[in-house]
Amino acid sequence: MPRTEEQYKEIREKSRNLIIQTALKLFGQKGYHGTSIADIAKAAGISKGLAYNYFNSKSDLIEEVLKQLEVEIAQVFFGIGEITDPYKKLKFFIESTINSIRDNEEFWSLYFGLSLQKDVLDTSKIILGKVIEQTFGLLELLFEEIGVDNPVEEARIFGAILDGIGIHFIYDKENYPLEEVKEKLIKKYSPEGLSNLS
Amino acid sequence: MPRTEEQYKEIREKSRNLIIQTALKLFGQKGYHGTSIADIAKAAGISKGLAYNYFNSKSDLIEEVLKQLEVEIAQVFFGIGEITDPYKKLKFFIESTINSIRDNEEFWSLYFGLSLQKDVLDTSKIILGKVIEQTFGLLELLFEEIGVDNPVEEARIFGAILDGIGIHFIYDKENYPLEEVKEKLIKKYSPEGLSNLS
Amino acid sequence: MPRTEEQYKEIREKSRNLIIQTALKLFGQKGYHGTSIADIAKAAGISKGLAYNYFNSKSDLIEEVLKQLEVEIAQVFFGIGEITDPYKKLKFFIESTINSIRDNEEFWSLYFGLSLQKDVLDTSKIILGKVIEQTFGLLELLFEEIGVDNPVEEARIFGAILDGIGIHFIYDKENYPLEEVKEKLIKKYSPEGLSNLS
Amino acid sequence: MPRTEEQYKEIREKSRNLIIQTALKLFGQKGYHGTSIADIAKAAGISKGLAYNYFNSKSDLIEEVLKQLEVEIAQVFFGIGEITDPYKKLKFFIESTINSIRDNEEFWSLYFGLSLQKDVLDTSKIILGKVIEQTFGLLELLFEEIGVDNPVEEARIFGAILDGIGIHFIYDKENYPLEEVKEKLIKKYSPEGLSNLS
DNA sequence: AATGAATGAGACTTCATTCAT
DNA sequence: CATGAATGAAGTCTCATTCAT
Repeated sequence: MPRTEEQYKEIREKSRNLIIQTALKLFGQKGYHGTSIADIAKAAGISKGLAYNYFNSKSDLIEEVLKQLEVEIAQVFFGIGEITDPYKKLKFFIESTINSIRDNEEFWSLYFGLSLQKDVLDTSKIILGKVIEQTFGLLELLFEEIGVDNPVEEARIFGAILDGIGIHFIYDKENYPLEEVKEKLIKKYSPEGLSNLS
Repeated sequence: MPRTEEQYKEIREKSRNLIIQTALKLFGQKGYHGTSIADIAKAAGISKGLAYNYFNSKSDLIEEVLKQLEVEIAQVFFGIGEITDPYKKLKFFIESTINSIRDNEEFWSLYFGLSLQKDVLDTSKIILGKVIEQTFGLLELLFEEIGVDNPVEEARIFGAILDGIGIHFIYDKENYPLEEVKEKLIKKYSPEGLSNLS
Repeated sequence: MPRTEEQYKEIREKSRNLIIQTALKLFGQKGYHGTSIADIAKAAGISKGLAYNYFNSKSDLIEEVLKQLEVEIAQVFFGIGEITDPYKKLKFFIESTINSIRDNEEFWSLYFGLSLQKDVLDTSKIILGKVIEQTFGLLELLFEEIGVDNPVEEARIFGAILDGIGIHFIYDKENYPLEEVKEKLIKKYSPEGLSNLS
Repeated sequence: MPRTEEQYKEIREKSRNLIIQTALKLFGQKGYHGTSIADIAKAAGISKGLAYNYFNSKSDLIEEVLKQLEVEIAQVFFGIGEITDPYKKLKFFIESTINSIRDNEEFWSLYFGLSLQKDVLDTSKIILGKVIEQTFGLLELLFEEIGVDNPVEEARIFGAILDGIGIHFIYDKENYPLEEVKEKLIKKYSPEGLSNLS
């Protein structure tokens, strides 16, 4: 007697997620080209064949991983809409991003790694491009609202700080003073810190 | 008429450099795993066999590329020792780094790419680690000298900005307002800009 | 309410035939190696597992398909025994074969394809060999009865024509003048056409 | 010191031909899907990798095999242009084809096999189509010149005979009376044999 | 009787590396 | 010093087959 449709769906969902999460981790650690399907299968405790039962190809797999990544990036911004004070928004943004970097290292490692491997996949370019564009747009409006002199450049610098912190933390997370840097950054972008930028 | 010892040495040196420079370029563009020895040989206009005449293996080659990279990074700092004013040192540092990013894109692309792919090579970890450590050491001293509140964190943020700008520029160099950001950054780290950080 | 023994048998028979017919069609269209069990299951609207419930292996399946093919080939000859006039037998043979080619393209495609791929299966060799042997035996007797000079060679040529027409028709059935060729052939093997062969 | 360009070319030519000839043989014996690159490499006494040094893919390889096949088919017709008498042309055609079938079995096996495997390759369709079209065109003109009633159908039947003989011979070459059939066929298509077809 | 998730052997293909010349 | 033919290990992917339900 076969399993019910429900049961099959559940099994598929579970295996699929296992593969995506494992792939996310390994792609983040070793890069796309540096990770084989065999690596992923082994780490996930499944056969190579099963990975192909769920994804047509390695590039298909990373596309799905990227979609997942997009969803998780959205989490960073979740809740910012309800804040009205632009300074509080900045603070929220800093905390949210740095906490995410701390808690989802592999995820950010993949994000940065793919940013730099232009030829891996068109999809990566598209998805990452969308995220980056949105983020800078948001930041520009924020700095405009605050009233700094050069909101565009200010947004670029702010974004650079967060991504720079990200790669430095990933590079050597044992020794990186993430919490201290976060606090310092919050201070820097507090009303007092920004007072001489207007 | 056989060549003299001198001539052979010259030829070796020239070929060796050609291979290293070509490898640097391609590793930067397509990543370590994405670049084959055949690619490098073809781009350098030599045979695969010759590459193995100069380097024992692909990982040997990237080690040499990394040493070269170390040398070139040192260029960024070249001359900073003669500056005494810490603010001028900062300015110099900003200009020197950003100009280098603008002029040696592939080089920085390789630098960032390897930073994030931990498993590629132990050597990369060691060489890059040394560079990063030195740089942060220098920056901490600088901010201490200037007399900011938290020199360690300030150095981290400053370093993050420059590396963050680097990856953003590499990601989309056509649209990145590099010069404007540079100017803004110089202002931010001028005596006036830093006055409220003490 | 459990099914009766009878009902089970009926279901089994029906499923079994469905699989064989589907396999016949697909093997004929895409060849033995070019058709997967998954293809057959999908086309038949059943699961892969069920196919293995009825056949132990893919080669088991094609063996059964071949037995079916043998049965269907016998259809071509069905009724010829009741004809006494050898010329009418020849005419019947031509019409029956060419009509079958026209109506059962995939079937003949499989027949010819397997004839040529010796290594696919021993069974195919055996079954097809039996059919071919029988046919040539029948034809030799026929031409002997008619009284041609070289009945053996005449039979070979006659058989070659029909199989040659078969592969040409399968190769390009849109443009093949099958009916015209059939009529011409009937004329050629009518008493008048054969008169100068004695 | 490297080999001269000439020497390399010679080596390449030799290996390339070895691979093509071996592939022709095996594709003919076991079909395209039934033959692996490993099979070919083993039969040719080379490594799998080397096959990919000469051909980008398995389908590339069969394309080259087909081009070779086209050249060899042209051999069958070679010299027919110098014959003026249409009956002699027919005789030449029969002899030439049947001798070729006898001497180049694998070659014809591949030809027939590919005719029936429609989905193997577009190129196969194109090349074989061209050959078939040309041949039937030639035959129609020939039968027209001879003055038979239905030259188109006559040409189809004539072509069917030769291809039919081909597949029957390939199917069981030990027992096939090829020479006798050839003689019989020549007689059939001699002026006397054809006299009642006008 | 029936399902489809899971496996693993084997196919195609790439590429670092060797080596005769 | 220089070449590129040749190898073989490893990677991507397919598919016949098994099995828990």
